[in-house]
Amino acid sequence: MAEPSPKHDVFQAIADPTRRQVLQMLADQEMPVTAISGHFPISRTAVSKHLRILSDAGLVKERKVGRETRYRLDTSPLLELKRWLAFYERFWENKLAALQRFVESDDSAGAGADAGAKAFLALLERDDPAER
Amino acid sequence: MAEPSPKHDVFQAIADPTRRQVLQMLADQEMPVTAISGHFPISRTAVSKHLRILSDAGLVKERKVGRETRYRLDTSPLLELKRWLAFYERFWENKLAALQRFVESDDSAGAGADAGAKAFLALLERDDPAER
DNA sequence: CAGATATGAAACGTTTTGGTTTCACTTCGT
DNA sequence: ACGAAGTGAAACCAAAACGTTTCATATCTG
Repeated sequence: MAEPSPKHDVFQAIADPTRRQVLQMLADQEMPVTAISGHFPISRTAVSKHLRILSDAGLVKERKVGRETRYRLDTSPLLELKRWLAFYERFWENKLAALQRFVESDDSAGAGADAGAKAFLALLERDDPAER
Repeated sequence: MAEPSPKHDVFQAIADPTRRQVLQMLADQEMPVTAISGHFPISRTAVSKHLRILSDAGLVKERKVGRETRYRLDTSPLLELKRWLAFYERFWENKLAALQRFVESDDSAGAGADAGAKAFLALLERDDPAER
């Protein structure tokens, strides 16, 4: 019942590179169709159809303002993707362990270079409790 | 040069439900084509083509053993997906805002319980500057 | 009101996709 | 050696995906 009858699911919606770009554009700000399509080599109508698909997947919400329709990002459907991904994260453990050993080895000379890796590891660990 | 010329990328590979099921099956064990296709209503050849696509995306590795080809999961390409997803996590503001309010309210009695949450928030904030 | 702007819907065309059936090749077991 | 088992490649098909052009409609703006 709670299902919004997703004619297009998230996996399918993000499969197309153009749609991923659209999502990225909408990350910063709400935008009408024409403004969006201005950034692509394809027609406005084509972009409109991509937006429809994103909308079907729930990744985008629309709001009519006068004669224009403004689209904004809604990331909540990405939760499903995150959960799907989480299942496979337990298979990364070998790699993670290796990376962790490297990061934590105090003999690593360049200290600054590790920041990213450390943040990355922390991030992964933070996510883990959701699954398993 | 480093690019493995991904004729099919990860996003595309996981877009199909059948392929996601195949991945899930391979999570537990290495399997030959026939064994895999036994779990699907489609032909063995069809499954074989799905495996090809997964292989193109790097999600599956194959190993010939006698007359059979055993496929096994390789999750490393999912890292790209994870990174893509991570970008959008900062938009899960509702959850973050709620957590932040909770953490910053000084009337919270149990001080110890906040440690994890604080680290969590700090981590997120530190990640932000990457984009924008 | 009249023209410009913003957009979705419809009709249509081309390419991909997901599937099938058939065929050829290699390897295993007797 | 010979038939069975395990696969991939090829040819073919229907449906979906992605794009375009054209048309209709609603809303601003002067």
